[in-house]
Amino acid sequence: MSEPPATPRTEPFKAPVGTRDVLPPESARWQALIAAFATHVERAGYGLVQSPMFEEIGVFTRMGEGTDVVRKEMYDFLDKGDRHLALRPEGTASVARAFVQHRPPTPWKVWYAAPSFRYERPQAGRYRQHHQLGVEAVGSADPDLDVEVIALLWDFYAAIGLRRVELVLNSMGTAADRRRYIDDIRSYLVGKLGELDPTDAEKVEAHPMRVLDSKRPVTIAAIADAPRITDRLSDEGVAHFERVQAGLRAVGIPFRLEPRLVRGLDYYTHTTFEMVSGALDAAQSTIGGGGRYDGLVESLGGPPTPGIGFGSGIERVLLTCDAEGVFPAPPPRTEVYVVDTAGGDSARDLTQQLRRAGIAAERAFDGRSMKSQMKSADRSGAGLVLIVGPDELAAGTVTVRAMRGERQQHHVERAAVVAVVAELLDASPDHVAAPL
RNA sequence: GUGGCCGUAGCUCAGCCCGGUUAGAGCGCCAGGUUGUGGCCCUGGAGGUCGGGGGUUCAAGUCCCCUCGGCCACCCCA
Repeated sequence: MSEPPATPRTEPFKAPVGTRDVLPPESARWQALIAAFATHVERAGYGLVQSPMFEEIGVFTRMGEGTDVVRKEMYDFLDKGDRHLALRPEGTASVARAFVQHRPPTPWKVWYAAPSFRYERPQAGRYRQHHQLGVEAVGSADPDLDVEVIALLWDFYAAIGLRRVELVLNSMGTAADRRRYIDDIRSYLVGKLGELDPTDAEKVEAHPMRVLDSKRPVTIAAIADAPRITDRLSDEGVAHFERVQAGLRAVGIPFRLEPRLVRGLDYYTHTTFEMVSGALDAAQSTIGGGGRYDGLVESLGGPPTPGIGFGSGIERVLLTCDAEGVFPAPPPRTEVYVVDTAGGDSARDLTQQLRRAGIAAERAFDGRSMKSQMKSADRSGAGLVLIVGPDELAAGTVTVRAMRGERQQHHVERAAVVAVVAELLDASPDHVAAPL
């Protein structure tokens, strides 16, 4: 361990590099997004799965020993029992591990909203701790399940108001197709070695497919006639992919085929896809992606079991919502604000009574002025204000005032005020009483 | 990991190039104008280690070096 600082620390603490706090009102937007996602996918039969934030590192290295995520971005550590663990870099591997461990009935359809960790240099839409919404469907190889999963993500984006999203689709074929294609593309690239950008040339041996989606002009020009994986699929691979495309057309989801779409994790087979936002200027325009991983469960010690899923970054989705001007933070949900300029007993007691009656009630503290309390009441979004000043206190009444519409104001017996407020709120459209 | 730009009030920023009295603005916050009533307006107030450390200088927010942090691009990905 490093030595403690000699003098008391004076620099204020900050969140670690690449992490951030999500505070109100932005956090309300997060809650709303997750709630919308939960409603959406639960309607399709997906149940919530909560898996640990760290696993034995082997769970994640199955994603591909050669991938950047495994090679240089893993937050791994030894615990006090010398176990080699890692913070999860993505959601799928943990879910697959849980499947192997518990062997639930298939198809096992689950969703999650969980943080992921990657040691990267932060940027807009890229963090060391980011959060993903995702689903996994394990135990069926039916291409119609691919359609269901893709449609789930597509429709979710539409439901929250996003319009400028493009679905990019590719297929890796069967595991054998993929292996064969990797050999083909490597031989092809070895022949082009001199023409490639040096940075790409280095990847040919270990990661030939990575070269395909290079952004470097030199490389792009050199590999224009590279063999396409979709031209090299086996009959089985073709049949699966065609059924998926037919399904997407049938349910009205447009897509663009991109034979060079290569995803960063090695476990994918058959369908792979990304959702790209046309509204994002940043380099991080992929807001969601996923695919089939028919070999992953087996590689984690389970029986041969197919699976498919997607992950979508909450931060990036919200960034896209900003860019498209949709899905704003929900307004504060205070219904009643209690203003008390007569000592504070009424504010203390009335807010409690209101809350116990299922009414969202707020108040000010520290004996602020009437004006200040009214200001807070306004900002809270409350439609009703209950005012207790010396006059009301003496008379045993409460002044009930409507903040919007006609500003009517009337006096109510203290003992009846909660019932009166409840009645007024029941008449308003967006009140949902939720008594304890 | 590589490269570029940038760190001044809670937030957004001016001041830095050409060093020199108590470091400014807008927004936000608090109070008052309106001795019991929000939004608009007016007035006043609080709030600053000028990211941190070192150096140059009679003098550093301003010049130099280091460091930390942020943003952006590469890389990679959500």
